[in-house]
Amino acid sequence: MLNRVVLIGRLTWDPELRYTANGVAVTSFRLAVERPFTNQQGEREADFIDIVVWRQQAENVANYVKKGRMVAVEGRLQVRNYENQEGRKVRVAEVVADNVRFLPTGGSGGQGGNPGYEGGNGFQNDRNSSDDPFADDGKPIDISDDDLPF
Amino acid sequence: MLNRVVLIGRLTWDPELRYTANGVAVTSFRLAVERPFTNQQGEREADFIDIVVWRQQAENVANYVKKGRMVAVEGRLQVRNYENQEGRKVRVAEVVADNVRFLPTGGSGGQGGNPGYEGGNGFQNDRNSSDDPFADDGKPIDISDDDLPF
Amino acid sequence: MLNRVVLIGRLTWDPELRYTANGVAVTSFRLAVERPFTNQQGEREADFIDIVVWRQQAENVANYVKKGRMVAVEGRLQVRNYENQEGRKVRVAEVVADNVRFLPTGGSGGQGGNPGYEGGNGFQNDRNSSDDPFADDGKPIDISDDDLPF
Amino acid sequence: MLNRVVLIGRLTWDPELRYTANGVAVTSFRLAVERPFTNQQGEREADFIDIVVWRQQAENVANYVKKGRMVAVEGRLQVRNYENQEGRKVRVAEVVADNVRFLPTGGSGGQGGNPGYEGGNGFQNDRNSSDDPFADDGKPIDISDDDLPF
DNA sequence: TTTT
DNA sequence: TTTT
Repeated sequence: MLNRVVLIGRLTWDPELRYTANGVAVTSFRLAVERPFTNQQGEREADFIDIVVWRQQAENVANYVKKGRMVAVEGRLQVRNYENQEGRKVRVAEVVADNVRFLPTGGSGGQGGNPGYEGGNGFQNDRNSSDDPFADDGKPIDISDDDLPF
Repeated sequence: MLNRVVLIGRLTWDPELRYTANGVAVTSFRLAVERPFTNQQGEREADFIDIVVWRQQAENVANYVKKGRMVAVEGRLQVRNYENQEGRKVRVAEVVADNVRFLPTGGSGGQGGNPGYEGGNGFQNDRNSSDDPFADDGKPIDISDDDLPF
Repeated sequence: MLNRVVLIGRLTWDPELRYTANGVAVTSFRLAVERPFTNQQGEREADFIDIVVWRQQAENVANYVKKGRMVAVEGRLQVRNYENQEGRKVRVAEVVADNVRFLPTGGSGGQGGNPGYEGGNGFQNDRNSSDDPFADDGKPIDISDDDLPF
Repeated sequence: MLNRVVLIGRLTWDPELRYTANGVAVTSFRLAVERPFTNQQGEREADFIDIVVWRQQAENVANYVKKGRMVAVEGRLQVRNYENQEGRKVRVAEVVADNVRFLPTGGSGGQGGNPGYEGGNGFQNDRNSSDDPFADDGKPIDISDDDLPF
């Protein structure tokens, strides 16, 4: 009915480009997606999620992305059941991506790092219009705690 | 009933940290989110989307993020109606974020760039197991075109 | 860069189908999306969010959906700036839908209501396989609190 | 880093409520989520996705939802690796839900059905204001094809 | 007002 | 095993 997945993570190895018998490109890779919390040992774990992408984007991923690169993936969660060579039933869950965006990997940026674009722009005070509930007038702002979302 | 927004974009100016009368931190900023297509002049436009974030994350954003930085935002789309000083009804749409992740800005990274991350999770060889339909055995793969998602 | 919105709500009025000068169908409607929390008066408020949908789905929505119907919407959040007749700059935020699913409206279902499909199926104990960490064996289950997600 | 899943589907059987050794409620169920396209035989298939939900919502789901009921699920995709009794490595993918909404099941609703909701929000006439590009004035609308999103 |  |  509705099935939407959005992930940001890093490739755990280089993507693998294959072709179906009919010549359709399909690339698969695995993404390490850090969990939002730490475990009881205080370590941050990750989920290792398999991604499949088809056609033109399959080629793009295979050509431009390598192990360690950070990407954003949009797609749907697919669960396939099949029997392996030993006759054993196997369930495979993977995200069929319809959109893979390549993100900068790190180096300079990073939390608390240097912005990469610093200068002022002379427009920061324009928000001071009468329509703006966040206008900076030096007084405690007029946001009631009713606005608190949780 | 259900209201979920996920965005990746860059701050169009430095975030603004304020406090409610009760001392609750609230930071607002605007995100430039590039559209997935180009316009008729072949230019890539952006949507400029207002974000609001509360409490601890408000402090974090204000302290660590600056104009030009890339972030991922998760939240809900909120539409507020109010009357401004001129007695005019104004509708304001903004994303109330419950999660703001700081992304690397660029610099070193970039397409095909150097990784900066060395995975290692103890399960990397799983994909060569007999259960794996994507195992790389040098032969044309066994994916029928029935698997084509669209 | 990435812009994804998922909403479930009810139409506040009948959808409006229009055509561009070139004959492309476009339907707009407004969705009431209940907030996940109640306000200080204990009332549940809603966000009223404008949706735009194009082409075939525009026709479908206009033909099959009416005020009060519940729908799920997937799309991207778009912010347009324009000048109105009075020369006043106006910002409009709307969700450009690429997927609108029609949901059952209510009547029977509803929270705590009667399921609409009740009978057993004779397979409920099949999960009792040795691979299943949730197998029901009558003893306290073997899930350590390490698995607690938050 | 970021991990968000949104699903709408129907329970394939009644949910199973368990308790950890520490008395924390955890409910698991499987969702049938129809794919957006039909296969080569013209049939609509589904993905069968496992959901886990904790604490208060675990109790709610167990108490109010049964096989066949439609729900909306928000959460994150988790992949766990463990060894089963036979010493075989098993990968399990499931959605850890932080939000499960109960949807009407069908019955009365259905396409073009009767509403069951009578809006009324005090802003319904806003759309006829001069600021509204979709105001219905009986003339061909002023939407250039530049606005076409794809 | 508007990011890279 | 499999929802409508």
